[in-house]
This record gives sequence, structure tokens and C-alpha cells, in this order.
Amino acid sequence: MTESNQATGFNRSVKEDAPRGPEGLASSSLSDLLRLMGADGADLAQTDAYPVAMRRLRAGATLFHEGGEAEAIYFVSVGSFKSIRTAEDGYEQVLGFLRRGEVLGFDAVCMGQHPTAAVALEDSRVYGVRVQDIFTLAQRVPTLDRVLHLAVSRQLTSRGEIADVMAAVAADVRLARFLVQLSERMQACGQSPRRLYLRMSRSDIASYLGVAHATVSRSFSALAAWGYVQVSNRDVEILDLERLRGFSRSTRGLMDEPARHAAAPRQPVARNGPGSVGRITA
Amino acid sequence: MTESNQATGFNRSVKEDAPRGPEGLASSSLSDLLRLMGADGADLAQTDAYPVAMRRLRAGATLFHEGGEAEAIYFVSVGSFKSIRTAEDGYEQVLGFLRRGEVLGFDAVCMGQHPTAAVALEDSRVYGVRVQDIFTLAQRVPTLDRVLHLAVSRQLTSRGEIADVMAAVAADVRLARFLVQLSERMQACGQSPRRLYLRMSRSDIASYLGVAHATVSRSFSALAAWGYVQVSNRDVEILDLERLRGFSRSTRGLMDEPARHAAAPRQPVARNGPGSVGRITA
DNA sequence: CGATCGTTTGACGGTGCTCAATCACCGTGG
DNA sequence: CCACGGTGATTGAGCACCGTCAAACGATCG
Repeated sequence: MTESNQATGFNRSVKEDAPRGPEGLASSSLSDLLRLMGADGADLAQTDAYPVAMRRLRAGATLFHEGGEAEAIYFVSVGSFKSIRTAEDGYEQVLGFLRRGEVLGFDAVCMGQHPTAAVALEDSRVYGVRVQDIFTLAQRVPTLDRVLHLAVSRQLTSRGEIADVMAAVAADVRLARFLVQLSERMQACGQSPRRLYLRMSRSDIASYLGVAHATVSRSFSALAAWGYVQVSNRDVEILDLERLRGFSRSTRGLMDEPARHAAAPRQPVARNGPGSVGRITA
Repeated sequence: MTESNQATGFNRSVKEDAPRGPEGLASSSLSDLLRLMGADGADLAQTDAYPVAMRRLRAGATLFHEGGEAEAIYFVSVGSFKSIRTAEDGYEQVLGFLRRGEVLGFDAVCMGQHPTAAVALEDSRVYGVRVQDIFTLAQRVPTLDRVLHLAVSRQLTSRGEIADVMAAVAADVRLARFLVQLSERMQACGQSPRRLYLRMSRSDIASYLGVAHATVSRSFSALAAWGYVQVSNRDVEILDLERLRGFSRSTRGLMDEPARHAAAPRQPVARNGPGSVGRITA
């Protein structure tokens, strides 16, 4: 618990060099937020009037706590977060990893308090919109309403991806699916889909995959041994994305497509090879 | 594949005795939908003008297919659904079970097509709102906008509950958590939290829990043997909700609170008893 | 450079997955 | 009414993947 966060409250003075709003929060205009969310600049010019809070967090700081009062929802501007739920015994269940353009804390609007917490994985920035302002603001600015709906819909989809990963498959396959997910997100951002830098710890990954801490390490080693990836600490390079994707789809029994076109440093199909247990029977 | 569904299309003639809209769909008024969603009747009277499609489905019918074009989002009026994603090998991953007042298909608005399918678990009815109408309608009728945000927020929360269940715990515990979830939902609906009738098959439960078909049966038997529940086919009676809830929270090792107050038909703590493997280390 | 944390790897034991047989429950047809 | 196939649920046996415990290794920071 070496949190270096500056408290939880929304109304908090934050070290900031941008202009301040009445709340002591750095503020930008709504148009900035809409631009971030990829809104086509229709009525953007008219939205400069609306101030929007902006908040910065250091790595490891928590944006809002589980059970905390729902003060605002946030849009990630730069950096990345994990959303987690902590069990009574202290076990942290990771529900997802969020990046630029994604929305945080929306699951709180139906309850008044946050069912999950959000923690920054690196130095980050977010826009915040107070919950009480959402409805009126969305009514005033249709573009915001649209943007919000879209972002939440995307969020809903990504929450579903946990199940895809945790669906009873071998641990190696879970990790492979996770890496493919990351790779696709990278590509969606216009970045290289082969070079990944993992912002989260092995334990975070383990929680997300629903396997043990140590098993993640073993699976990384296995994937590297098969020749799918090259791993150096948190740097991951995907050597053969297509074969990795194929393996991530593997279910059980001997994978139906050995897919050994050309260079296979280590034959993936062997004892303890891909897909020994894999999938639950339908 | 003995689907008795009446095709997928939204613009389909449906056997219906209610008034028809221009689309050949039975139609009700928007105020009905808002009332279903628990909106306080502020401007309800003025919303009678807006027609809303209503659709009926038989048990086993699919409301919309995975990959299908996103035509509308739906609100469950009566009955229940499962939302699923089907892998290439035919494995059905269940993402959640939905009941009255919940929203279906919203994750499609950000993509134009449905990332998941929805199948009726029993004879059911839904209200449908075309995707293209959502934004304009929400702007015209603020109450709808609010209702929609709330419903989606709830949906987001329930998607997170999959992780709670699938988080690496013993299979018995997963089932216990699932039953507790159902029980709480029953209570929220004003029904008895002890008497459950499971609308879904064992395989559906297995998929939702992330365990094998057979393991669900074994876990049911175990829970019954511990004296937590009494099971007869799809009828489940919870005999001791508090102890069941306690067990559902169990992690690993010998559960820290034996909780043997009084009557314990079969001592839950025994070899192969509760919480042998349980939880992944934090 | 030492302390602390995160990561890797090893060995062991157990739970749950696979396979498969049996049973219970229905709707059909003889 | 009872035989009959079909679906879904239960139970059993065997084996191996992975969770636990533990120790060694590496990285990062003060």
C-alpha cells in the first residue's frame, strides 16, 4: 500500500499548471474531451464554453476507490489504468485494462457508488465529468451524449472479453488470447501490433487471466519456447502473430491445424504441447 | 439446432395480437417502456405518442445473432435471456443471464454489429428501439436518455460479475457464488430469495462458471451434501442462505470461519470439504 | 551497493477435465 | 399402456495441468 495518490476526493487541489476551475481542479474545455473521443468537429466550436475538469495521476495512484461515492466519470486522455475489485481477503480481481479514449467509472451511475476501483498503471491524465452534470450536459450537447453512448458500448464489449480469456482453456492459451487482445488494441491505435510493452505486473495479468501468479511466468516461457514471442521482462515482441493467433484459438485435443509452414524453432506440437487440456466440452 | 425462432430480421411479421406498427411489428408506446424501466412518471403522459416495437419470442429462439447487423437494442419485458458468444469450434461462452428490466444488445452500437448473441430461455417479450433512433429519441425524451444510461450502467456491473464467479476458486465455490447472485436478484425483484427455478441448462451454467459440464453436477451434489441447498432437477431451494453466502466467500485453506453455529446436517469441513484449492494467491 | 520488490523456476499434491456408462425425463408412435 | 429413441443430468475412473509452497534470481531505487 505505498500509494502515492493525492487522496480520493474529486474536489481536491491538484498540483497543476493548467488553468483552475472553481473546484480547484485544472480545467479544460469540453471540446478537448470531444476531440479526444474522436467526435467529428461539428458543433465543437460552441462547446469551448463548457469547462471540464482534468486530473493527473502518478503511477500507482487510485483514481477512485471501490465503494467510494460516485462523483464523476472519467475519460482516459493519456496513460493507462486497471479497474479492479478487491475481495474481503484482499485478493484483487482485475476486470480490465483501459487506455486512451476509454471511459472509467460509468458502472457507478446506477448505484451512486463505485462497484470497482481504478488504479493508474503509469503517470496518466483523465477528464472528469460530474455525475450530476452528465444528464443535463448530455441534453445540452448532443455530441457528448453520442460520444458517451459509444464509449460505454465499447466498455461493455471489453468487459465481455474477460470471459473470452477466462473461459476454461489451458493457461498458455489464455495468455495467448490476452496478447492477441493487446496486439489488436495496439493496431487500433495505429501502433505496431508486434511490439508490446506491458504496463501491468505479472500478478495483474494473472488476476485478469484467472490463473496463478507463477503460472503466468511459466506460460510466458512456454510461448517463448514455442517461438511465438520473445519476452524480456515487460517487453514482449510477437514473432509470429498469425501462428500466435491460431494458437489462441486452440481448443482441446491436438490442434486441428499444426500450421508448421516453414520455420518452427521448436515444434509446438509435442508432449505438454499446445492444447492438452484446452477447452471445456460444449 | 432445433430453433423455432421466427428468423432474425427486425422487420419481420410476427404473430401478434397487439396493434401493428408500420414495420409489421407489434407496437406499444414509449411510455410503456419507460414504466417498465421504473421511470418516475414525470413526462410519461407526453410519450404516448412515440410508438415502440414489441417482440415476442418462444423459448430457445434467438433475438439476434452474433455478427448480425445492429438493428435495435432491446429491453426485456417478460421472460429471460442468455447472452452468448460462439467460438469457431462451436463452444458457447455464456456472458450473462438477463431478466426483466435489463438491456440487450447495447454493446453493438459502437460497432454496427452484435459482438454477442441473445437467446430466450423461455417464452419472452422485449421492447426494441432502433439504433438509428436512439440518439434522436434520447434527445427528445430526456427520461429515456436517463433510463438508458442507468440500464447500461447496470449491465456493465453485471458483466463484471462473471469475473467474480470465474476468478480462480474451487468449482463448488463458483457455483455457490452463482446461486447467491441469483438469490440476490430474486430478492431485488421482490421474490423469495430461497426458492430458485433455473431457466438455464447445466451446460449454460457450466459455461458461465468456466468449468466443465460434469463438474457442475458434482458441485450441485456437493452443495446438497453439505446441506446448503436442496436440488431437484432445475428446482433449487436454499436451505441456509447465510452459510451458503459464507461459503461463497471462502478462499483457500481451511475457511477461517467454520461457522458451525447450530445445525450442520453434514459437517462442511471435511476431506474434500469446502475450500481446498479455492483462491489464487494475491 | 544493499534492500526491497517483482519475476522465474522447481517439486509435489490435488482438483477438475476427458471419456464413458448409467439413469431420469419426455414426447412419439405402435 | 408400454416400448422406444433422444436429450439432459448424474456418477465413476484415470491422468495431468495447475495451485501451493519455496527458493533463487534479477531489477529498480534510494
